[in-house]
Amino acid sequence: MATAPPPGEAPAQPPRGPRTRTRASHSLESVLAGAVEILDESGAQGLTIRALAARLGGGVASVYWYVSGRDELLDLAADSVLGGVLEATADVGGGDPIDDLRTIAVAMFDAIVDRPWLGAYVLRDTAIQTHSLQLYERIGEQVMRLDLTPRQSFHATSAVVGYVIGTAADMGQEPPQAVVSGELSKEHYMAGATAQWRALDRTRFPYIHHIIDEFDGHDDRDQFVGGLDLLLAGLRLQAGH
Amino acid sequence: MATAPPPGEAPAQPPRGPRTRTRASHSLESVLAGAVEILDESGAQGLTIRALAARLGGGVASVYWYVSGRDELLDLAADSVLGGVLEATADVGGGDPIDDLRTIAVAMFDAIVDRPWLGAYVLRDTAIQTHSLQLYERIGEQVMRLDLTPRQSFHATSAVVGYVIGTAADMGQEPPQAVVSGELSKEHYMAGATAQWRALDRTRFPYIHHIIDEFDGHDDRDQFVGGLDLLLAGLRLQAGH
DNA sequence: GATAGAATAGAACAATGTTCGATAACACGC
DNA sequence: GCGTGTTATCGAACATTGTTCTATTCTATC
Repeated sequence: MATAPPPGEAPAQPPRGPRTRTRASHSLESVLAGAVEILDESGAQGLTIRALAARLGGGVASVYWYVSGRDELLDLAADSVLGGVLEATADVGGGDPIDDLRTIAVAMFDAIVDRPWLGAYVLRDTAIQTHSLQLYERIGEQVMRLDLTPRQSFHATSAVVGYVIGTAADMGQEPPQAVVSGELSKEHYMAGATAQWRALDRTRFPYIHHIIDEFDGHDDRDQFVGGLDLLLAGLRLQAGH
Repeated sequence: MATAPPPGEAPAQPPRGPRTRTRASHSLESVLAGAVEILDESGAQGLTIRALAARLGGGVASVYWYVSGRDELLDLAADSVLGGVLEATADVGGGDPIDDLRTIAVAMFDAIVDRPWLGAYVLRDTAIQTHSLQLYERIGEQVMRLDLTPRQSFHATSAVVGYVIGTAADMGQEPPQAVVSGELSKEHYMAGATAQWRALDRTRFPYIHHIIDEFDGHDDRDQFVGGLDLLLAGLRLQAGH
């Protein structure tokens, strides 16, 4: 993702689709908006071309006029969400570089964590996902202000992006069908999880028991920021603060 | 993943499948081995029940005797790979905690990065994926030796796991169909990627141009370790080294 | 008003996950 | 040895899904 390259094809793709449309705009957006709605409601598994077409009140083939297939649909849907992050962080960049980095990272986290489907599709193809690339650029720019070597900057930026995506995708894990369908509450689901951990053998799993009370009822966001601050502390150290 | 809980169901699942078989062992392993082979060769998309059945020289329904469905098959296949990591790091734990942490993290990275399919399925359901849980435990145990508070330990462990999975999944991104099918070499693909980045506007993408030479021909492993060391440096700082 | 392209729609196709019922292999009590 | 119930296998059948094809409607432009 962070380091995932654009496709090997030519930069421009004028032959197919109206993504390079010149006049009638408007409907690619509605397709993507509909896709995001379905994804938020039912997860990646729920996004079928037919379900999307039904929501849009049209036929299945119409969808294919705007995207080349389901994969591209998911890529573009993911990218459209990241566009929101881009807007929300548009004015970041004036303060302490590390603080700005944290601000952007948290904004990105917030966008991903409530969208379990996002993690797998963020930063997949930076030629299509222009917002992803811009976000990567924006994070990199904050790192640049730390006056590290290009190599260090590259590693640090990738580390931040990798951490954000990994942790968010982790926490926003697509829940089992029973939960997403609503027949099992998230709370009961989590309660069953911790109960299962507590039942583990104490001598074989000392760490699990060491942190189980923290895990129980923990806040994902706190956990995320806690880890992020470790990473940023290391970065600040490298930069000679 | 790191924080992903076990399922909300009952701990034991004796009713279904021979996963709790008492005598004739041997075939769940072969099913999983076959699945991993296909996954390594053709990616997650290539793993169809029919392809697996064909490789095993049997019918499709036989597969369903060992796993409840494709999802569980992927979970178990992922977990079986992590079993290898568990073995490879069995004797880690005697040296400097941070160094041991790095050793385990790198071993985990190595296992994931060459298996693009793995990232999405690692640590999904720790009730089924017993190796994943053990690995999480093992990482946590190293962190425990730093004498942090339970809360700090929890955050640090999750951060390491999140970073490893996020970065590895990122770098091991499932490549486009053209690459996996072999009709386009990985080198050409990457070359096209960097060329596209170089073509970006210099004023709008200063960071990209700042690091493009590093990105070009970079080594994924170096990049991973570079970021990991930032995280570990922050952790060492918190622990009062 | 005619024509070319944009855009839509539904039917049809191929692939896939999954289930069902039947059948074989096997272990064990008599 | 024989019957019986469990373990395991198999192929056919079904429902769903991604995708393509062809025909049709709409719209702008001359």
